[in-house]
This record gives sequence, C-alpha cells and structure tokens, in this order.
Amino acid sequence: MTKGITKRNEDYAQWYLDVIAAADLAEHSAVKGCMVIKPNGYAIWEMIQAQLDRMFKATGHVNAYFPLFIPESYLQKEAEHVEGFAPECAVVTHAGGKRLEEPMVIRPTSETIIWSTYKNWIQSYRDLPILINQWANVVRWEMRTRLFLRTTEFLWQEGHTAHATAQEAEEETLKILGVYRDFAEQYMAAPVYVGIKTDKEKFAGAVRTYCIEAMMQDRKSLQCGTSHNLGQNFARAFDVTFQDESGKLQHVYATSWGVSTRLIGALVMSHSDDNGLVLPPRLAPLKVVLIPIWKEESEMEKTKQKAAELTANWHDQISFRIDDRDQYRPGYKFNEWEKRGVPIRIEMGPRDVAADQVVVVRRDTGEKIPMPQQDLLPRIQKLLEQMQNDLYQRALEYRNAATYRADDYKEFQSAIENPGGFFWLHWCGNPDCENRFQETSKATIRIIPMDGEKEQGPCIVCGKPSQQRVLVGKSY
RNA sequence: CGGGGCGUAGCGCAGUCCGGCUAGCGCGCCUGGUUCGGGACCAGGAGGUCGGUGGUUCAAAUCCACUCGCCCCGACCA
Repeated sequence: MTKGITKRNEDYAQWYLDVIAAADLAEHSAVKGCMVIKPNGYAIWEMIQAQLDRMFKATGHVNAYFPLFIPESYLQKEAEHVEGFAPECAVVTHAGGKRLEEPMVIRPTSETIIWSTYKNWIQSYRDLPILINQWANVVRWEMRTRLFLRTTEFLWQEGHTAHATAQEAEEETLKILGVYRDFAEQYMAAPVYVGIKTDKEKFAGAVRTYCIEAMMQDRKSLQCGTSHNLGQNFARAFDVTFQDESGKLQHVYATSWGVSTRLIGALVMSHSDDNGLVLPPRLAPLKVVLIPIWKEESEMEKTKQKAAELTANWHDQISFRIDDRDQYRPGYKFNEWEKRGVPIRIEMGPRDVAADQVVVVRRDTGEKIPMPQQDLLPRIQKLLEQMQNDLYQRALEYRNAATYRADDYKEFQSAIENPGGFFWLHWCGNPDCENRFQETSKATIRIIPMDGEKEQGPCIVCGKPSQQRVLVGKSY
C-alpha cells in the first residue's frame, strides 16, 4: 500500500531519508551538508523549543543572544577546546571586500565568546549565578552528514551558566540533565539512559560531560542531549574571577548544555514506521485532522457543515485541521496525513453523520475507533495522552528487550553485530581497554551510569577489577 | 580524506556502451468532465541551455579532456 518509503528492515538508512521526504520535513540544500528545514520540520522544532524554553525558564534561566562570529584568538585560549573544535571550524578571512586583520570563526559553540563577555559582567559573588540560554545556529564542518542527525549547520540551544562554587556548578549540570531526561521521556516519549561520558567522549574543555542516550529502532544509540560541568577551565582561560564573601578572588565555575535539531532525527527514528512519520502527540504540531467524506454535492455540504459544527469550540484547545479539499479523494488524504505523522485522524462521512458518530483512527496503531460526536474533544484529548504513554511504553520495551549484560568478550563482539543493541559491560576505567573494544567492535561506551548499582567484576577486556558496568553500543 | 554512485522537465528515471529525425517515460502540475469510506479515471495541455567549460565531428545527452556539485558507505563528531 505504501509507495515511496523503503521498508525499515530492508534499508534502515534509506527508510530514514524516505520518511523525512514523505513527511516533508527537510531537504538537502545547495550547500554540502546543509539542509533546508521545511515548514513541517520546523514546526516540530518550534514545539521542541516552546516546551524546553518553558522548562529552562521554570528553572530560573533567561534567554540572550551572542554573536555568530568569534575572533579566532578566542577559540585558542582553552587548550583542549581549540584542539577539539579547530578542525571543524569554518573561518571567515575576508569581509567588506578586504582581508580581515584577524580571521573570525563561525561559532561551533559559544563558550569562548560568552566567557570573554562574562568576564566583564562578573566582579562579585553577588553577580552570580548567571543563568543564560541562547537559541542559535552553529556550524561544524563534519566529514559526513545526515539530515537532522549531523548537518554542517544546525540549530540548537546552548545554556551557559556561571557559579560561585564547584558544588553549585555540579548541581546546575545535573539539574539540566534532569530537564533533558524529563523532556525526552515525557515529551519525546523516548526512554533514555543517563550518565557520564568517558574522558575520551567528553566535551572538549569540560571537566565532566553528562548526557542522555536513546535507542533508535535499528538498536543504535543516539546522544540526545549533553550537560557539561566546565569547572574553572573557561574562567581560567578567560581570566574570569569574582570576589567571594570573604574578599578573596576566585575563578568562576561554569556549565554549558545543549540539545539540537538532532532531536527531530531522534523522533523519526524512535517511533516512525513503514508508513511514514509517527510523532508523540505532545510534540505533534498538528494533532488532529478531520476528513469529511462525501459522494454527492449535497452530502459534501452536509458533512462539511457538520465538521465545522463539531469543531466550533476547538480552536483554542487543540491544534486541528479540517481537510475538505475537493481535489483529493479520502484515501489519498488518509495516506498523506499518515505519512506526516498526524496522531489522530477523524473520518466523518454520510453514514457517520446519520449515526451521530465519527471514526477516529490512531496513527500509531492504525486502530479505527467509532466515537459518538458528543464530548468528542475530551475523548480525543484522552486518546492523545493514551497514545503518548503507549509510544513511550513501546519504546521502553523495545529498548529493554535489546539491552543485555555481557561478560565474555567474544560473545559481546558477536552480539553487537547481531542482533545489536545496548550492552552492560564491566570496564576497568583504562582508556586502553576502551580503545581496544572500540576498534574491534565499532561500539563505544555511551555512558557510565551515575547511580547505577555497584557490582564488582572483571573488565571485559583486561580482566582487572571493575566497580560497575558501563553502557556500550554502536552510535550515530 | 579513502571507497562507491549520481547529475537529462518540479520529483523519480530511460536514452549514453555502438554519435544521426522534433530528447522520451512515470509521478506531480494546469484545463474540462466523471468520481469520492484506504494512494481514482478519461481527454486535452504546459514544462528541457541533457551540471559546466573546452575539444573531436557534417552532426554530441551520447566520444575525449578538464572541471563543478551532490548523495551513499567508512575514519572525525551534537
């Protein structure tokens, strides 16, 4: 029945691209590695933004905006940071028809420009904390790109906070990690594992990087959000000090954290099926589409009128659309809205009008549910919540079923290839061991759990004692 | 950067090996009509510097050289 969408089990990568095309979310642009986010895709981003923005503000953050351009010398002030980002920076050398005295980097992230600014804002402990977020675009010249998951330019939010104590900075880092986790689970309906990155995987310039990791339908892991405790690294690099209560000068403690348009890719790969996009209701820009059905002109008027009556008081309460376009037949419309991931479709034809009912169809299950027209909106609202929960549960079960414990390296190596998934392994903490199994399995340590159960065991590579298991998987 | 693929109508492609009429097909689009509870059908129509430059030739989408770009698979990364 489906045209134009490759089956998931035939070619997952192609399926992903096909779903994006079918749902009209984005397309490749004339510029390599860049994408045009089309209205359907951008609307999802706006839903993500709106909710996260509420959550950031509820936790005391405010928005600001820092420049796109960063003097090249700024980037070089933090050693690890420059090493990590320099290779993927786009640099502007000419402007206004002249060669610039100092080249400008197009921000790959804004720590450096922000800390050079915070320096002027902070003198006393009374100036702290600073809790700022910005919604922005950034550019990272990646070798290989994939729509939404990794593009040369992408949209994100980056929070940058400044604190008087190490403890406060750590609390902030964890607070945001919690926000991300809640957002992923409650809004994206994506269960996530939460933990710390290994030194090898952490952000360039951070003391510690925390993140949330979600499993996609191909059993690969996608990092969906990161929260960094930057310690005093950037304060030292930019000489940002404050006078504490006792009058002593101290370097400021910093955090930074972000999520990006990658989340749209995560949504696609978490829930969608061979018929196209499936969106969790809470992030669906359009939640309901009502399709009046008719044969003759008289019926057309009647059903259209009925549809208008039925939804007369919906406008402030739910995002919906009546698709009464006359140039398409119902089957075409069913398919079109399905591809686009609208959670609920309401069919209403002459038979329904006569029976004072409608047929409600769930996008996630395809289930058709006849419903009385009376009190339709609350029933729909309830169903949307049900769907939101069901999507989460389904994703959770899928992930749990594909998460294993492994103690034998050979077994792990074969299992990561087939069937694939997440593996809890004992790891001694030695980067050499990390590199070893990374090279041989192409899988990486996704997280070290923070509050996971302690369990003694031998490192799966070298056999030395390990205090707990770490999560390993192939990733995007 | 390595490997592979592709640039011909808005999209997907055929034609290229072996040069030759006015460059085709499907989808989509426009007009009219019949249709309408799971991707309708009929008729008519619009739409092309064949990625670019140079060369070979009476003649180039097709052969040669150079070049630009994009996509996919790997190494780097949110």
